[in-house]
Order: sequence, then structure tokens, then C-alpha cells
Amino acid sequence: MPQFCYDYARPAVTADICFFTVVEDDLRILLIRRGEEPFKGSWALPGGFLREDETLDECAARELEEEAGISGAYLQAFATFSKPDRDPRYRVITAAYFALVSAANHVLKSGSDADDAEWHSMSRLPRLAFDHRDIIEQARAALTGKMNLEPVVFALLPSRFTLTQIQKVYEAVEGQPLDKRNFRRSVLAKEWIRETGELERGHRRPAMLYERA
Amino acid sequence: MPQFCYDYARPAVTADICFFTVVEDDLRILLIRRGEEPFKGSWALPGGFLREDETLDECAARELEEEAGISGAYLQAFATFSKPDRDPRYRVITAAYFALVSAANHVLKSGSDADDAEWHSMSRLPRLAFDHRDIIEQARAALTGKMNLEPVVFALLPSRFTLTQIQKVYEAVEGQPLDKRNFRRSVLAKEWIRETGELERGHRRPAMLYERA
DNA sequence: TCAAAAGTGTTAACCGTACACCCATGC
DNA sequence: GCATGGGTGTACGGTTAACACTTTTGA
Repeated sequence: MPQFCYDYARPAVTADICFFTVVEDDLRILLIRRGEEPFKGSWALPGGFLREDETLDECAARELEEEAGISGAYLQAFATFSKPDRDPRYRVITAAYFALVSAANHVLKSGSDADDAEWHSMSRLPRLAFDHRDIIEQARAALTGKMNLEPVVFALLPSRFTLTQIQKVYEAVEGQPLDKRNFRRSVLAKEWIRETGELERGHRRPAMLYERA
Repeated sequence: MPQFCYDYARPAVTADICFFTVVEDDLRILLIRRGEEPFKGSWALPGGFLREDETLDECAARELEEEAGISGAYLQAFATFSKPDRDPRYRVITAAYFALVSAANHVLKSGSDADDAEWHSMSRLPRLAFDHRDIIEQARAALTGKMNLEPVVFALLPSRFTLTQIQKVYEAVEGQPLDKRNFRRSVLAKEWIRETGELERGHRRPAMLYERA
């Protein structure tokens, strides 16, 4: 085993990811069950150590690929966590990201690190390792803010979607119902979407399908 | 010299600070002239290495004290910089902060690290080391956003101030003039300030002095 | 008396919010 | 024919933005 030696103590640096999806009008987050101490049996955010040749953004993207088999998800850093004792083993500085994937693409690749990964409803989180509950709370707040400023909602939707679908995603993230007419007016005013001309059939009354503009 | 050895490479971690003040209606930032390679003679942000027993917030506060002799300034992290080659010597991850101090308190303590520190107008920045120009640009944007949401402007003002003074600070940070009547109405509506009853005398027509509510 | 900064209101446009009914379809 | 979700407009209140003149003082 090689050794890396420095004149001063250096912390380990990781990127941890709050990976969200919306399924059945419910905001869910990907967690991994820990098989080792500390916090054996608790759930933790996916993430891992920064490598020598990558940025934190690249690290987060790589971990998402390795631990959940997902590439190309929307990824955004939102805070850094640095309390000296947040990991009882040794010092770890964590750059926290949130990531988004649509329900259609959220099937987890089995094998490798992903075997103990599961989606958990944000309304019923299990026992969490380290300070991951704090991180998740801040992630949700960051996501809510971002969604009202920038067109990130599409990362949580299939490529074509109805206005009701997009509304359900906002409601799931914000955790509160929204007025249908006002929501439609405001989302159309933003010019983030356009009509496809196709209708979604097979349920009740067909609904117009939209796509990202 | 002690040696700290790890099984994997670890980056150095620093906190760097974009330390702003407003003087003569001009937004200025504290920079330190580098006496060593790399970037000898260029200017750099104050900052330094994270110690074993402190958070990044504490590190930023300590560096501000050591390098500029200022304590209790408003401090806020806004981004992390992690490009592998952003420091040509070895890998450094930097948590970037912005800090604010009022013109009245911005005299630099001489001695120690501060000897080569100077305030520079944001409208005429010198040659900067590393990726510090990027960091400064992002800091200004973060500061502008924060000032319109939270009462941080007081960190850039003396304890008592006129409405014109507070307006000049906003104009300096945002880099654009503001309408006097609208500005006064909106700042009074926020209820961040109250009248002192005292007038500022000695110039032209006396102005009401306000203080933080 | 003049130069300089302090102080003061009104109007119009825009935006957010509240709110209820008819329509098209599948069963 | 009925249950289900799709689709639509208006009115009110609050906020923002534009805009010009009088007052007070020091020199």
C-alpha cells in the first residue's frame, strides 16, 4: 500500500449526494444501508472520496454512476460540511450535492455498490448515519429554491409530460398543494415548455403533452 | 517535523475570503501581495489552511483575524473550488467566503501577515493569483443576492448612518444607481432600521441618522 | 444668493392569489 | 350515466417603477 505523507494533517474530502426522484407524487431520496461500523445498519447518502485528478463536481458524478448506475443526472453543489467530529473515525470534509432523476429512469443498476441502495420517501426517513439528516434537510431547501428560479424540474420528469404531472412534481418537492389555474398560468408564462400537439390517451380525458422548450 | 501519512492522497483544504468594504461610494476588496512563487508579485485573497480542530467557518474567521486584524465581521460561505490544478504546487480545495466590514473599522492592523494587504477597488482589480478572479466574481454576485434578502448591509455601515449612506452602499455593491424615493420607501418598509432622533450636522442640510432596529 | 444634498407622493403597470364550473373520456 | 381528472377567466390587492420639486444648510 502506498503512503501519502504531508507536513500537516489533511482531512479526507468527499462528495455526498442527495439524490431525489418523484414517484407516485412522493419525493424520494436514494440511501445506502451501511454494512460497517460506525452506524452499521443505519442509512447514509451515497458518496465517496475525491480522487486526485477530478473536481468535486466530477467526483459527485462518478459516485452517482458507481453507486446508482446513473449518468447525466442534474447535479448541483449546495453546501460544505466540516465539523471536526462529524465522522468518528477521522476527519472528513464533505461537499454536499443534490441530484435529480425522473421516475422513468430511476431504476437502480444492481451489482457493485448499489446492492444496498433504496429509495426512501422524504416523509418517512429511516435512521441516518453521521450528520446526513442535516444535509438532507438543507438539500430539500436548496432544491425548492432552485426549482422556482431555474428550469431544473425537467430532470424529475419524463421527456414528455402533462401540466398535471409537472404540478405534482412541484407539490411533492415543496410539500404543499398548489392552485391549478395559477400554476398553469405561471409555468406557461416562464416559457420553459412547449406543446407537442400530442395527447396522452388511455386514462380519462386526454391531456396535452408538453416538452421542454 | 511531524509527518501525517494516509493510504490515499488527500488534498490540502483552505478557506479564502473575499473581504469587502465600501469607501467613497466604491466597493473594495482586501488583497495580499504574494512575496513567493507561484504568482510572485500578483495579488491573492487572504486565506489559509484548515486546522485539525476547527470548522471551515472557524478557519475563515481565524484567517480574517490573523491576516487583517479584524474579528466579528459578517462571514458567509458561498462556493467551493476544486479544480485539480488550480494551485500549481499541490492540490488545494478552497471553501470561499465573503466577509464585510464597515469603512470606519477597516483599518488594517500592521504586522504579521497583513503587511502586504491592501484594499483594491472592484472596478480596477490588479493581476490576481490562482483562480482568484473567478472567486471574486462569484463573491460579488453572492453578496448582491444576499443583501436584498437579509439585513447584512449593516456590516458595511457605521453604527449610525443616513438613508443616503445606506443607499450609496447598495449602489456600490450592485454597481448601478437606484431611485432615491423608491429606495427609501423600500428600506423603511423592511423595518431593519429605526430613527435615532439625532441629525447629522456639519455638511449641508442635516440628515436624519438611523440605526439598526 | 447659490450650490449641494435632504426630503417628500402619486400614478400606472405588473404580479400573485383566490376562487368554480364545464368538458372529454373510460368504465 | 357517472366518476375522474382536464381544462379555462376574472377580479382584487399588494408591490414595483417611473417621475420633479421644495427645503435646509454652509460657504
